[in-house]
Amino acid sequence: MGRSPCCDKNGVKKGPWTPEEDQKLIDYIRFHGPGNWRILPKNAGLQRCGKSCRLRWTNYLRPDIKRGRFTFEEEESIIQLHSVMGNKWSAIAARLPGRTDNEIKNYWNTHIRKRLVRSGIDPVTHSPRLDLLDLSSLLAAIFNQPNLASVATHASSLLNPDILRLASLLMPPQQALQNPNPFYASNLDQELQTPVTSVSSQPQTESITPTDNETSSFKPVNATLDESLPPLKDNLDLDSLLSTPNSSPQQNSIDAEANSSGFFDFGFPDNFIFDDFMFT
DNA sequence: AAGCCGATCAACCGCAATGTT
DNA sequence: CAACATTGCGGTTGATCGGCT
Repeated sequence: MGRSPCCDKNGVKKGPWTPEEDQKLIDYIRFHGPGNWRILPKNAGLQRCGKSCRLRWTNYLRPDIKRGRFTFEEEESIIQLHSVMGNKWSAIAARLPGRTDNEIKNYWNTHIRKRLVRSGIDPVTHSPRLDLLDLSSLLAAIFNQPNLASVATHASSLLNPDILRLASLLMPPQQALQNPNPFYASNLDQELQTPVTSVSSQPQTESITPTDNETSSFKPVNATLDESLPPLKDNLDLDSLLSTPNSSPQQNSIDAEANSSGFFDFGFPDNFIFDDFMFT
């Protein structure tokens, strides 16, 4: 079968738009309105694919687009929404008036993602990167030990107990029980037993959409946290931002704190090369 | 001054979802 | 209901720019 191309490849211009092309597109849409992108370029006198016209309009020429730098509030909103929705850029954009999915996606990849990593937060799971905690100490231990078994023995004393307790609180009980990491199961003392934050590339929506059974197990953990964590900022309207049925307000409040107040900012040195530890 | 390199972002591509006939 | 057309989405690419050597 095969699908027909979205446009005739011959005679169709690609690459950056010229001001003249922009004006033609704007004029046409002002008069006829957007839509029917396939015939639009022909009628508007543009040597462009309809898809290219649609993209140019929705991402750049639309009059309601807010250009310029993202504000702090917008950035925090993006982090919040991404923690719930994952890479659903269009859904995120729908909740940020004047911003396009493309713009948000770019901003995430070039700014926010790096910022989170620098703060010790996994940009995929939005959880603290416990595997990076006190990494320098761990590395030092490795260099000082003759074999890996002895490194494992020393690891429990090297990791910050307070951080491990915090991680235990954040971990859904079911996941904690499964404890996929035999390293911890065999070597950490009972009280501090906590798996390293999983380096998962699963879509975020999977992990934040608990089944009926899982939902009940989430509540006590987060309720405990809510008591110990300061309230959210008043100007962060999470209800309006996160009205998705699958979202978990408790989880969001944790993320809000983690991201907006430096709660999980473990202060890695500036010269530490985080990207070496990033999964792609 | 020239070359290199990383950051940024507009634009493209392929696929999925949705609409229409 | 199937086939096809159109639109929307997310990942990726590549042009451009500024800083550094």
